[in-house]
Amino acid sequence: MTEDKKSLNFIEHIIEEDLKNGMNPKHLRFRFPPEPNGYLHIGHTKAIGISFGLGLKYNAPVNLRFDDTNPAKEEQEYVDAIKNDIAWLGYEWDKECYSSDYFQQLYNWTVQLIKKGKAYVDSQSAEQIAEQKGTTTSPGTNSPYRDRSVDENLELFQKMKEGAFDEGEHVVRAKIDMADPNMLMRDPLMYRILKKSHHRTGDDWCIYPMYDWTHGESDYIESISHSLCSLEFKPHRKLYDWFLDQVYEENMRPKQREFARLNLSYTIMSKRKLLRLVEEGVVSGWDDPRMPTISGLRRRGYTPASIRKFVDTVGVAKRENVIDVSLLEFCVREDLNKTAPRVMAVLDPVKLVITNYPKGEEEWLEAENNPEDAAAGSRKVPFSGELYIEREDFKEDAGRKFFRLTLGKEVRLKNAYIIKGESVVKDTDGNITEIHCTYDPESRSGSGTEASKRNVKGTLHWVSVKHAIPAEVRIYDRLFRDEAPDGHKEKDFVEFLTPDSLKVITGYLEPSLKDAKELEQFQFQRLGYFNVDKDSNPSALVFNKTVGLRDTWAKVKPVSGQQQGQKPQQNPQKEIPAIEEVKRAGKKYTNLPDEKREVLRKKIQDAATRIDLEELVPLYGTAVKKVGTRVATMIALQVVLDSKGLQPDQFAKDFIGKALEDKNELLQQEASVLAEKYNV
RNA sequence: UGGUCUAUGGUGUAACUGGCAACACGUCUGGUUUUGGUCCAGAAGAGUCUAGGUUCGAGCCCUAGUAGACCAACCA
Repeated sequence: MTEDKKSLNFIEHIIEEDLKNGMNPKHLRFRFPPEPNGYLHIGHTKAIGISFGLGLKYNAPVNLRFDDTNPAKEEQEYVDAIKNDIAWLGYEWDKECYSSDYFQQLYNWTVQLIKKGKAYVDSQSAEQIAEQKGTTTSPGTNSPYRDRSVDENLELFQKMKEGAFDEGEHVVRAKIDMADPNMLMRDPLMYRILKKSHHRTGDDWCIYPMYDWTHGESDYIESISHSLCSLEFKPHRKLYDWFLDQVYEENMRPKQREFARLNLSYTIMSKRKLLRLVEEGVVSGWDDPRMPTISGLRRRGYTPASIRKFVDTVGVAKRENVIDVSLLEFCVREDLNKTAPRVMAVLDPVKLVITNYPKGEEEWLEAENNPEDAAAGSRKVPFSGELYIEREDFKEDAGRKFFRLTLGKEVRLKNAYIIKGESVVKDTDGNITEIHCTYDPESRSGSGTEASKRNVKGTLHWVSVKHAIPAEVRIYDRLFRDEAPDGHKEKDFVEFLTPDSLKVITGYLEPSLKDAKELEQFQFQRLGYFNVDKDSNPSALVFNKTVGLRDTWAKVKPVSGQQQGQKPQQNPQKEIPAIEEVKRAGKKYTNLPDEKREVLRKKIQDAATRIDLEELVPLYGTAVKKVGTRVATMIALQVVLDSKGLQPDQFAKDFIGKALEDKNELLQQEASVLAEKYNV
């Protein structure tokens, strides 16, 4: 057991409770049961992390079980990919199991159930059965075949197994209660006929058990103590237990418990939808670095440690959640910061000429590989009179807050000299083609001279023109520009795709990178973390941008589309109270009765008179599930637009549009007022 | 209009059998720094969906609301 003092999650509480009540810790056993019908994604890592994490914590075995009861959708290819992904994440499973290994046992148990009058063969069509199911508010009706004799059932079941019938002719159902408020208890299907080859059992079977009839019994066979799954299986628990009651003798009785699945903002998790992205060519494949699949994350440069850390940080509870991608990004940065060697690369080059540097000369300067890791050592980097620096690192007219290169000012070139901007060369269109500067020969890094220790405000990365090696660099943006792309009832998720989520550029790298191998990771200093893509080869290097560095400077810069040189936003602190009021009122708005809402509404409106249009922007995206905040924001938006005679900007329009098709009526109402007035 | 589950700072998760609401991400300050990174120090931000009840004391227990999620596939 681990020493860590971290508080327990609710599943651990349950286990501790069981242990306290006399359960032998040696009987603890878990399982991760994927269906081999697709690739694992970041959502699965939560389930993986929970079960395997528990295994580690309690020193208990964890089985990897492929839930392969539907040969129509499952393939060996997926089995292999899943095993590969789990192993890559760093988890070790005890036994590799397959539900299909239990087909015979399940068959035998079904015969038993039939004999006890707990199961029967139904010979109706799927439609008829569905009709008799009733609805959530009205009970179902019994099938006319419900009271078939045991002998007849046995004979039919036998023939089903032998292949005497076509698909759909008969099914086996459990005889429970067609009036149960839980729809799953209304005589659920146990078997259907499927004349398909199975990736493991081949043509041995033509009847296949359904999930509910398989899962609990598989847990039972494997002596699983705690069977953990996501929340949507909660209603299945009653049936899980009912089936278990029918076969239970005296071994370990597994317990199903449910936790909320992981949702990530700005992405989708549904296998079906991910498949569509692949099939429609939106991405290059399941392992496209923009995909939330494990293989995609791996190719993108995410490390196993970073993903495990993420899962751990995210926690386990029963509440619906939306985790912000920034947390995932934090986890990779944290890991890579400690391990990735630093190198210099210029991705948007402009030529820098050092006019007083001896013509034709070059020197190899010492550069530290990783300031976080003394053992990482150092390397040599070539320096010369012609360099590339980032276009963004020079400005002719710069404000006080710009501490990069400008005319007449000094900056340090990382690992090299202090330079001073002298003049620029422009083409006929006024674009800068060269920057001329002078250097201080005394200031070489590490030379020990007075000048080498001088402190200047800015430090730039660079690469020698003559020595630079060009490489393809792939820069990724999030795949969707909406926080919850599949959370819209009336809009297809593909409408929210980011137009240019992949940008391919040519970057210039320091020569030490020429032998970089697939999946190797680096920090391009001041730019971010990058890794070598599988498309890379020694004569044509290809890098992926994993994630940028944390960048507080970027936020001060004007938003694209706005004019340059605008003064940075005022300290937002001062304006917060009004915004805060809107937020607070919104939090409770939707939960309250009408009379009380009016009071809140007034408050929101008062506060809104003190708010500017742009200040509302951050509220547009707040928490997909907090409808109240969005309603309040909408009310505030009305006031802001009306009282100041403004037109909605693009952000506001998007927000209104989104609200219009929201299923919350309050939000819809407020939005339609605005939509009409400003015809959005 | 049935059943089940859920509700804690912007986000996620804690708070042991009721006892001053904590941690992480994010945000903002300041310091260090040859990466506007890292690191260090600090700050702001919730009084726990609402109303009532039990109690000396409620985020936790009870009742009633409200809001959100899930449930009617021969999918898992």
